[in-house]
Amino acid sequence: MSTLGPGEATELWLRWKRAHELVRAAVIAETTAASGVSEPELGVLVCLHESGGSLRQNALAATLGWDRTRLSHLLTRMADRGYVARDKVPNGVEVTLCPAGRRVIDMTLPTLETATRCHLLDRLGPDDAKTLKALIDRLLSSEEAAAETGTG
Amino acid sequence: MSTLGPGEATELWLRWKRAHELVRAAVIAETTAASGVSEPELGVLVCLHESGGSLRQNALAATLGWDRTRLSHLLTRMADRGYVARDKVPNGVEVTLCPAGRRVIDMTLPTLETATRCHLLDRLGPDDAKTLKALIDRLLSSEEAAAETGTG
DNA sequence: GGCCAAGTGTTGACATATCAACAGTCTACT
DNA sequence: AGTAGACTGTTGATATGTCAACACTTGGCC
Repeated sequence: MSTLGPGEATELWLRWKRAHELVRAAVIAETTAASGVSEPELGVLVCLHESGGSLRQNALAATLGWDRTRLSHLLTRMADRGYVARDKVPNGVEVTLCPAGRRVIDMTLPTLETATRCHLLDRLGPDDAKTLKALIDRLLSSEEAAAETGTG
Repeated sequence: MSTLGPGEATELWLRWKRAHELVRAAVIAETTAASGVSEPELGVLVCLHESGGSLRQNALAATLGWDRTRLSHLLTRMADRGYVARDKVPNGVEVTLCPAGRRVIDMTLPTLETATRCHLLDRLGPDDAKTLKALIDRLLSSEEAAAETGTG
């Protein structure tokens, strides 16, 4: 029993999408200008970087929450440009960050950090930032729980 | 001066994207199953519906936060399928919801409402829902203010 | 060995988004 | 009138994402 009237969930949904899109567009504009790579590409590079430089393709897809196909196509393009390398290993493929990819990360992570603060955190109060963090944690954990029990 | 350490904004950014994606995927799966139209298409239909059934193409693009080109291509496909109609009016084009589009709206809005509650609101407490609303409002208003002053 | 099922990744056809260039239509100014 | 500039929308080339079908490997089982 919530405090929302009819149609309010839909309204909230639309506003949430819009807020996310606005922030996202602003952040991406900066990171793309700084790095020359698109948001999905940067996502792959960051993910590899945070995992120590290499990751199974399967794990990469799971971490990003992507389809195998999408990742495969994107990695093909990124490998062509020298950002990553693919090596066959037992039971899968290992994706590794190449020097060019590392360079992009080094150039872009500071920009991403700044842009996130500017377009997301600084537009909220410090307390709101904590609140947002808590909300996100709750959503993530509950979604994961739902996925495990097959509710999603 | 926030309470976050180095890299934490980036971390928050990644988690936010992921949480949004998880919820979005779950909601879209239901609405698409119920309506047969994709999320962007449904967005257009909802927007028209909330505006009384018709809207200038320009206003539609602004409301959705989209590029003109993207909307133009999408409307062409939707008009081909009979969801909307385009009429030339002084200084622009008016987009109108057609019967088929109305039918989709009627079938899908309840699903969207339910899915949003299920995958977003019910995973937060009632208080969190209010908090989320407040956060979204703040982001939207501050982004709009930034856009007006050219800060974005 | 031979077989089947699950897991992993690729491929090609198709849908959709993005980008740059174009065309039309107002408005203001001379 | 005539022209320049802003606004609105379209078009076609290209990039990216999605879907279904295929190949390859692994492990269990008879």
